[in-house]
Amino acid sequence: MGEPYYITTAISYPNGKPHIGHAYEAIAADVIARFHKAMGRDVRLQTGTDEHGLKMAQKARDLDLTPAQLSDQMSQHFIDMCAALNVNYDVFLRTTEPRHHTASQEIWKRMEANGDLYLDRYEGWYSVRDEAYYDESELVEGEGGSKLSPQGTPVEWTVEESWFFRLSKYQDKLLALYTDNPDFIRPEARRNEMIAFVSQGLRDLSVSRTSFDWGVKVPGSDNHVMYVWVDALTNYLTGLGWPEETDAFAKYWPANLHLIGKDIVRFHTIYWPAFLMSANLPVPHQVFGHGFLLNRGQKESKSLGNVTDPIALAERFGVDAVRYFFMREVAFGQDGSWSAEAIVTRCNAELANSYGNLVQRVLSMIFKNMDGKLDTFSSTEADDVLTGFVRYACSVEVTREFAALNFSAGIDAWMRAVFACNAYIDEQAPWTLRKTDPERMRAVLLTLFMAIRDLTIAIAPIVPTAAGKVLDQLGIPAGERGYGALHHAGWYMERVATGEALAQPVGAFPRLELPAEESASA
RNA sequence: GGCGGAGUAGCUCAGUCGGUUAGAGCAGCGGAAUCAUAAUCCGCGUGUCGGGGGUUCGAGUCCCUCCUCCGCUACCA
Repeated sequence: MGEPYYITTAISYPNGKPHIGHAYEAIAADVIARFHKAMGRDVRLQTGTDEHGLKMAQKARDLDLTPAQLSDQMSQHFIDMCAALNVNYDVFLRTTEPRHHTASQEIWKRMEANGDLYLDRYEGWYSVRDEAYYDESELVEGEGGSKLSPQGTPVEWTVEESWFFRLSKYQDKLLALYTDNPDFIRPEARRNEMIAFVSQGLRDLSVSRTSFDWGVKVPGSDNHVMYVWVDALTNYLTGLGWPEETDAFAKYWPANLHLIGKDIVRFHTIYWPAFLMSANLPVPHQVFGHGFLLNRGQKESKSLGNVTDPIALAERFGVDAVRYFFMREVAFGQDGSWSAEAIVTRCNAELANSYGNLVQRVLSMIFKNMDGKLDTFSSTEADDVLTGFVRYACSVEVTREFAALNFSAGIDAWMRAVFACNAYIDEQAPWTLRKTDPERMRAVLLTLFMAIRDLTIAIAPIVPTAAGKVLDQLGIPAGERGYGALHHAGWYMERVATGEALAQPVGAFPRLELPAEESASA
């Protein structure tokens, strides 16, 4: 097995069905996981649901369910979403699992043993809806002089006993962490924000609540449940079997990458490493805050009525098309905009027309004019130039960019290689060579066969199903589909040696249709 | 208010340490080809590089200033 690689998504709060943002994050995480697997690493991908908190308890009451029943129901939607999007996780963690309570209580005990937890009183303006306290100065005036949180939710003066975490103690350690590990927070803009935030001083953090009981009980204080973030962040450890001394924990912790949305960077890059340092555990290597997906430039919201069901989106355009679009169109780390037309345009131009059609026309010609037979051939300089160009793009540029999470740049390099193949095929015109120089035609088509194999391996993490179909048709064995195989010079002769002929090709990247109502509203 | 990011072709964006006529894709126009998923290939850009000023032999790139948008954060009344 290769070097371990542990990647996590944020766990989703399942008080509603999954939205496009959940889908985006899950897809990106899956692409990263598949990429590293294809690079030969021993990958573990974890996702899940964060099921505690007052909002879940209240929603359950409204629906006349127990919180546990609601959790079961809602987390299933997220499991279904992963299945629909071809997100191949190793662990789907639910924070209501008993082992997660054990883990959360254990990290609590360790923070306490380190002298970082103390009991005090918390007084302030509390928003039930936000589950957060606000400073008087943060409040805004509502109708009739009522006080509202910055989010516009009602607040009330609340006094409760609360456990506090000595976050203030970790200011210097956190800054040192950021300085010593420049890649700990990414992208750069988020890093700057967090450095600024920590630099101005940290206040101790209230880490327990007494106003509701749907959560993890605080050890020794049964009337307290843990603040959602203590509980939620711990999921990354729970999934490895911690606090048991498991092989998984030894192998995969600290995580290589916590992939999260830009809105929760603070929790993951300030609170979480502080908790871990307090519990005397290593901190993760990197936290990446991705951007949001905007629907025609607008945030999706219930009030705008533009909320998209990602499962329906995948059903309409195909999982691979949606995955390709998100990774291709959006500069990873920045916000991106999508629309049905944009998906159709992008996928048709690149996946169907440029690449899919290339595969189809080449395999079809090999099938029709060579009985699908693969064999040795002598290449010319033009062939070698193409082979070299494609090989470099796939094995060097794509992998370099994907490794750096620059997916659109990696796909861009891939597209240039696809364009090169199309230019080559036109220049060589095998359909003419068929009559004038069949031997030369063979060389051209077999050169393209090799190029297509490289291209398909390179793009497979993004569009795994369709790429798999193509590789099946090429007759590439399962063990020869990683990036390492691109450096395996003998692959073609091994493939020839199987004697297996190509069958009539079946398209793997169909053109998409723009639904009528979409084009009308465009 | 402070810090950070962004402002480049109709659209989406690249432009590394400042260095020849500022690039790509999409869209548009013209042509070629007919193997293929009506797909492909070739050619075609008079862009105030947000405005202004400055440094320099030379600035999209560095400095100052202003405008607009976004993020984080602080504060006032």
